[in-house]
Amino acid sequence: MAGLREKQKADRERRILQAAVTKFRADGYRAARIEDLADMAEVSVGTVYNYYQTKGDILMATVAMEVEEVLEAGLTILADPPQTVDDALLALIFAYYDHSLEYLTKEMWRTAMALAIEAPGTPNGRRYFELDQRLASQMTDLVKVLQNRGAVRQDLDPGPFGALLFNNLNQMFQEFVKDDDMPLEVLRQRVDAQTRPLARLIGA
Amino acid sequence: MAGLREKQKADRERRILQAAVTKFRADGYRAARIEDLADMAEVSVGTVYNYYQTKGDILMATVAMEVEEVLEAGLTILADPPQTVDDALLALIFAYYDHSLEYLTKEMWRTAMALAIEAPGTPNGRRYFELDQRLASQMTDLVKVLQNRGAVRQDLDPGPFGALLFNNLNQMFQEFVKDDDMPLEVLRQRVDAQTRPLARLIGA
DNA sequence: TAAAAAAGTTGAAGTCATTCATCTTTATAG
DNA sequence: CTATAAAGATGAATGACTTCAACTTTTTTA
Repeated sequence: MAGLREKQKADRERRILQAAVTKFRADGYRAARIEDLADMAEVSVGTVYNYYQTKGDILMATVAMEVEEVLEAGLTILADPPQTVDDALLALIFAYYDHSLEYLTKEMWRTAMALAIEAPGTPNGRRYFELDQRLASQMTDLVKVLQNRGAVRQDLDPGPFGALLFNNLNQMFQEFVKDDDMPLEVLRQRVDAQTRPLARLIGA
Repeated sequence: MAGLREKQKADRERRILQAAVTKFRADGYRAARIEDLADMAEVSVGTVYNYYQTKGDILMATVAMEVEEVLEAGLTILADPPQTVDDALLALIFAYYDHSLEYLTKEMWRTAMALAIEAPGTPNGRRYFELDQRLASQMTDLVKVLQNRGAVRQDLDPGPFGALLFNNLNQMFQEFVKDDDMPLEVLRQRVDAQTRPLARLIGA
């Protein structure tokens, strides 16, 4: 498996992704041209396209890394959520928010979101959708945990309610990345104001 | 004011927008080339750009028309909302959904949404954002009406709650336009399942 | 009405993502 | 080791949005 060809391939792919993350963060996704990435990775433009189908593909590889970390952080919260319903929900939401800008800039998030909406049927669009679905499921799982614990009314259906919570946090995150000047703290405060009253309403 | 030049300008702008709406609906936004619109409107490519800054600009003019109608429909509901909280909220939401595909196709909606996310600082992005804000305000207004009527708990803050409802219906609409095969009925059912339990919780 | 100014139109050129026929490099067979 | 086949790299060509310097048309001035 480790012939010369294999090694060279792996190395080229690594160099291209490395160049992309660097350039995207430095120059912005839009401003970074494929030719620039190719130059930095010391390959030709055509070669970039042998490894990634489109420019958006390269971005999506980064998004996937980021969201995997976010899901990890969520698992930690799920393992031992805070006692009260509001604190528990907000702990998960803030865990998401706090791990969202490790690899991606706001501009990169915007582009990824735009890609996912504009071309939902492409591999990229589907991939983004799946990541979203996993986050929504995790939110539903938290509601279930709280329900099993007896902290949430038994007559609440966790599926639709988890989806609603996720839709709200997702839309608020979208507003956050749309405004380069909005600090994370403002996002947290707004979502706090939306989520706490709701949490009290569903308490057992 | 009605010199020859003025008349010709108005006529050209009308022809371009007309050509755009026709072509976008017939061929799809992406597939319709500026050159095609120019040909149909009997002007040159450059002239199209004298009237609209970008291709997205032309689309946004259509979106604005559509949303104005949606807001009109919303006003009708606000004037005399159904008696129960759940019916009232869903009446407004469904009024929005039912008036959303008059001028725009799902593909056109996707593109407009993508534009608004990707370039929030541009005139187009801001324009889309403002339309969204007006819809969210209308939802908050409905909650206030229901509260004044005594149908909703007095201790609920209508602002954050209205925003949450809007975020959810907006995100669900986004899912709807992302799936060309999803019928309106499915969207309605899902949002119904999310909204009714919530409505009962906030009842006075 | 004729000349000058202002406004607007035009389409070829520029830019950048993406494709593809050709060429080079690596692996395999005899 | 040579020859053949397979895999992969290459960059010029393509296509679509957008720009801009030159050209027309309309309006104003005298």
